[in-house]
This record gives sequence, structure tokens and C-alpha cells, in this order.
Amino acid sequence: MPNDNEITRSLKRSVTAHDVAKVAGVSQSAVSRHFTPGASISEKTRKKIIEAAEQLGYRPNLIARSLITKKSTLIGIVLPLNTNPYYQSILEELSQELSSNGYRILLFTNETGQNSDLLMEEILHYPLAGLILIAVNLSSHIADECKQNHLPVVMMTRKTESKEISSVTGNNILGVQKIVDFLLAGKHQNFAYIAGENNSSTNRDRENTYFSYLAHHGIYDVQKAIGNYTYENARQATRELLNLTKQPDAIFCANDHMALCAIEVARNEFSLQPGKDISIIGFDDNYLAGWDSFQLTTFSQPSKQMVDQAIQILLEQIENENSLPKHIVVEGELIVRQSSKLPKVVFDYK
Amino acid sequence: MPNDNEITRSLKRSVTAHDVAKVAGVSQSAVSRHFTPGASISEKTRKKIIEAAEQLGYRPNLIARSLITKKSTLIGIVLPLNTNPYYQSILEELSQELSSNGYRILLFTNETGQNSDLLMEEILHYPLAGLILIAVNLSSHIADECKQNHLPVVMMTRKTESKEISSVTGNNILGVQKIVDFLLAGKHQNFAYIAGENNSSTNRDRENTYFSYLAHHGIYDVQKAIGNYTYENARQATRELLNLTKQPDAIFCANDHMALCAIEVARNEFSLQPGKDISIIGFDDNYLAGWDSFQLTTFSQPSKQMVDQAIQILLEQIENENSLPKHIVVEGELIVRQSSKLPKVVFDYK
DNA sequence: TTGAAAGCGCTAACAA
DNA sequence: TTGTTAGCGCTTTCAA
Repeated sequence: MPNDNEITRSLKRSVTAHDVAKVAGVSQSAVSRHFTPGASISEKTRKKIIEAAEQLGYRPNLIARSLITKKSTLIGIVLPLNTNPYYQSILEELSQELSSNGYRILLFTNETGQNSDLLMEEILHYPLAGLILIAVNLSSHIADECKQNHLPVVMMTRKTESKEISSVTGNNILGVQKIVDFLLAGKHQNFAYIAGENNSSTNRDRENTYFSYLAHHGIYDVQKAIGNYTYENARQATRELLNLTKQPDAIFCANDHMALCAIEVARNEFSLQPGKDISIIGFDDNYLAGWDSFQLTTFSQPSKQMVDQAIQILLEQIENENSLPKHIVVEGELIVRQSSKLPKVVFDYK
Repeated sequence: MPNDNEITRSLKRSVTAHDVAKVAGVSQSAVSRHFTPGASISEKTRKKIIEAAEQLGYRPNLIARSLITKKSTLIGIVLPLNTNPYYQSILEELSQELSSNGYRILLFTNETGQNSDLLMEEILHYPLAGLILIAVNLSSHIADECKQNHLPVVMMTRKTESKEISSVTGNNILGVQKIVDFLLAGKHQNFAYIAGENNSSTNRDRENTYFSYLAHHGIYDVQKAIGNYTYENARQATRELLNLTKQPDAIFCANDHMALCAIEVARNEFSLQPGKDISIIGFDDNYLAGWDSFQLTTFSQPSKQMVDQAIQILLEQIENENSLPKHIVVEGELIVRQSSKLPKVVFDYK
């Protein structure tokens, strides 16, 4: 039935400015003008176009538009796939903020430990206005490629060796120092650390600060297990630590998500009550940290501020290609909850 | 400095197939052919193109390609903004599955209770291959518009009045019946319900089944409070219910996220131990339901299966416009954990 | 204020 | 196997 086919095909064609022009009896450029704010067009023509457009259900193809204006409204966002609630908040806030600025999110995900080079290759096939990398490792070679392609990039909650790529991170150094100060004031004896991914800058910063700042206070014997930022690994890491003959009474985890896992294992598998028998501390202040069931002591990375900063930097770079890369450290604070023993004496833990 | 400006501008231009052709000394179509699998091209030409492309850092513009092929690789996804962990899992799985099928996600979010018509208007400006609506209300008028625009649509975890729009949902009817059977076997006396958004089909199905199936068993006195699927409202709803003189000993919540909130409030604000003093049951089996801290009894909506089904239906519709709308009900199961009292007698709760 | 015409980066039909 | 040409849906000159 060739006839049927033809009908289908002609239906399938979406409505174009040309179609509207034909129906309205004006030129195609007139139609374009109507959808261009500030273009000079008479009320009469405008009316005809509005009617025809309404009748046909016409909407300008934003992608075709961007091809000629050379301005994209697409922002690429790369997220890790690890069910971390903190990133869900970040993504939701990014979406709201970006859409109110007229941008849309093209979403990419990368599996933990996956080579981000292949993903970047994929990303560079799209005409993006900018790119936001959340907790993703970016080799400096890729960083160069972004520069070369004039693609504005901001990293969130992680940074790269190359100073060329803007970043927005929490205050890892100060945060961990506050945490250590707090643990020391609480007279803890046996310190441990649950690490995130080895090659993440955030983990490096937190780990290095934790160990060096403890050493600075004369504590060298600190245990470590690797949680890789994932649920299963974090639980296993907790078991390893709690099975040590010298069981730790203070565990600092590289992020909240792992700290929550640690609380679960400590409480359920080792009958340890966090805040009494053991102190467990995280980093992020994610959506769940304040829940009654966890009451996690943590150092905050305020997601709203992180998102605002990241977007501001990105928009700046989009507007002015020569704007210099920025490295924003968003200040957080120690949030003391029940998962950690309190110092006996009055202690200004801020 | 007009010279500087010109340089900047020429740098800004991204590398096109034309540029590659010039450097390689071949036609622009030859370049296109090299990036078209199966196109006939000699090894010699290919080599020249590869070299030039490498040198210039060329990548085909996928958006420009889709303009002419009339095939989009963009799938729109609409998510609610309510930090529900279940949707995070769904999104992560969708992203993985879709990208392995060569599609990319264009992300849209809609605020709880927001009019989805405006959002749909926005969405229709993009040339999408398909659209996946997660827990979004779609007025049937919009449904028609999608049909008219030949935009394949699948709703997940919600459906619409119009039978024209495909949907993938959990088994709300059976699930709630199993839950009621289980609660009845556990000899509960005072039943309550925490409702989701009023205008969501999922809430309607679960609510109606809960009340009618209880009535069918002679129980008419059932309390209700509205949690709106959000953290704050769900907590407030729990307080309302637990403050009743006739305090419920069984609360069924329209989803897990609210059930987790209910557990929190019951335990922390009312010193009630879920599973002993009160039974709290949810629906979804989300990422947190199985955590030791909650041990939530629930009826599952297997996210992997939901995602697979949704994608399969969508791809079918993309390939064949005339494929009929499908309404898939993914089977789940009652997952009995500690948040609910167990029946005294042996009871086949499956 | 208007329409004709060129062109964004690409694919595809055609002829050579 | 190759290059020429037309055109996807749109914006933006340019002349009228």
C-alpha cells in the first residue's frame, strides 16, 4: 500500500516554519522574525503567523536554531553511577537553576572507575554550551581537548591536576582538620579511615589531610580500608576495620554515603552504638545525614552554593571565552550530630 | 584591535567536515562517508581523512547529522524534584540502558504539583526520538499533542486517562491486596494510609485498592493523611496519624520514601518501634528499604525490569510509529522485613 | 516592514 | 569510488 506509506511519511514530517509561511501567506523569514524577540514585523503579519502556527501546532526547532546562531543551550552533565544521594540533590538543583537560565541538561553517566576518556570523546560530538563534571576524573590530556574545542568546563566536588579547568569543591583541608580536632577533643584512641576512589582528588585531599594532621598531633597508627564510594565496598571496609584486634573507636569516611554504610554495619553487625561505642564521621551533609536514623556528624558541602557557584563560573566562561579558570572552595561547617562522641569539656568545635 | 578579534573568532569556529576535506584534499562528502559505517570509500582516501581529522581534532556534529537524517538520538526524560531515591535508581538505570542503545538523555524536571503543560510546551521544541515521563501527570490534551507531533511517549510509575499513552507501572492493585492480606493476618486493628499526590494515578490506584479491599474485609474505619510524596509532608502526615486518640497500629504509605519518613517519626518522636508497636509498610522497594536502619516491609517495583520494559516499548514505537500503545504491569512481590508485625500463624504472604 | 537568498554542518542522491 | 549538488529547519544579511 504505497499510498498509506506516503500518508504516514507526510504526517511524520514535523511542522516547519515553511509550512507556517505557506498557510499564513507570508515568507518563511517572516515566521522566523515572529519568533525572534525584537524583530521588526507588522501586527498584521504577526497575526497571520500566529494563527497559522496555532493551527498547525508549530514550534521552532531549537536545535536547528542553534546550528545557525552557533549558540547552544545544552549543558552536558556527567554523573557517577553510585546511588550517592548527594549527587541526586546536586543534579536536581542544577536542573532547576540551569533551566531558569534557559539551558537544558544533556545527561551522561560514567561508571565508577570507568575510563572517562571514551565518554569525553562521546561528549565532544555534541555542540554543548558547557560541561559540568560531577565527581569525575578528567585526565589533563582531556582538559586540553576541551580548551581546544572551546568547551567551557567546570568540575564539581573534584578537581584535576590541570589548573586550566575550573573547579568548585568543598573545603576538604579545613573540613578534615575540624573533624580531627573534634575527634581529638573527644579523646579518641584508635583512628581509622574509609577511603573513596583512589584516584579522586577529593579522596586524596581528605585522606592526606586526615593522616598528616593526625601525625601532626603525634598519632601515626591509623588504620585504613577502601570503600570506593560504593555501598558494598564501604560496608566491607567497615567490617575489615571493626574486625581488627585493635578496633578503632573513630572512623572518618571520605563521604557521607560511606559513613551511613559504616553506621549500618557498626550498629547491626557489631552491636556498636555510634556516638557511644564508636564515632563515625562523614563529609558532605547529604540528604540522609540529618535523618533521625543516622544523625551523622559531618562537614558540610552546601549543595545549593556549590551549584550556584558552578553555574556562575560556567556562564561566565560561556559569555567570555577568555575568562580565567577559577577554583572555588565553598566553605562548609562541622555539623555535630549523634554519630560521634562529644568532647567532655566545652569545646568550640567550629 | 580588530585583528585580535578576528583571530579569536576564527579559533572559536569548531572544526567542520569542510575543514577536514580541505586539509585532506578530498571532498566534504568523502569526509562524511568516512564517518558513515558501510559507505564505499577507498583505503587511500580514508587514510588521508583520518590523518586530517586527527590533526584538526574533528568530530562529526551529531546534532547537525540528526537534522538531515531526521533521526534523533535524544530521549527526553522528565523527573519530579522530590529527592526520592527510587527515581535516582531509575534514572541511573535508564541512562546506562539508553546509552548502550546509542541514545542520550535530555533531562527535564518538574516541581511537585507544577503544571506539566508548560513543561511539555518546552519539550516539544526539541527534536526528540522519544519521551519518558517518570511519575509525571500528563493531561490527556497533552497526550494528543504528543500523538500529533509523532513523539513516542512512555509513562513510568504513573499512567494517564488516555489509553493512547503507553505506560509501565508496578502492580498496584495486587500489591496493595497482598499488603492488606498481610496486615490482616497480623491481626492489626487500626488502619491508616499516607497518601501521595492527589492527582497521581499511582496514588489513586493504591489508595482505592487499600480502602476498598479493607472494606471488602469489613473494615471501614481507616484514617488517612496526605504526605504528597515529599519528606516534610510525609513526616507531618505521620504526626497527624500518631496523634489521633485512636492511634493506628498499621500504616500503609503510598511509597517507600514516605514510609521511611514515617518510620523515622514513629521511632523518634513517638517512641514506637516499627515491627513491634506499629507496622509501617511502603511500596517500591527502593534503595534504602533494605538498609538495616529501616528494614522496610514493602511491595517491590523492580526498577531494572521497569526500565527495560519502558525502553523496549519506546524503541518499538520509535521504529514503528503504528505500534500500538502498551500498558505493562511489572510484577513485584511482597518483601517482608522488620518494619511490620509478622502474623502469628504460618501464613503464605506471597 | 518585507521577501529572496545564502548558509550553519551535515547526509544523500546523482552522475561521473 | 568519487565529487557535485541539493536541502534538513532555521537565522540573517541584503535589497526592495
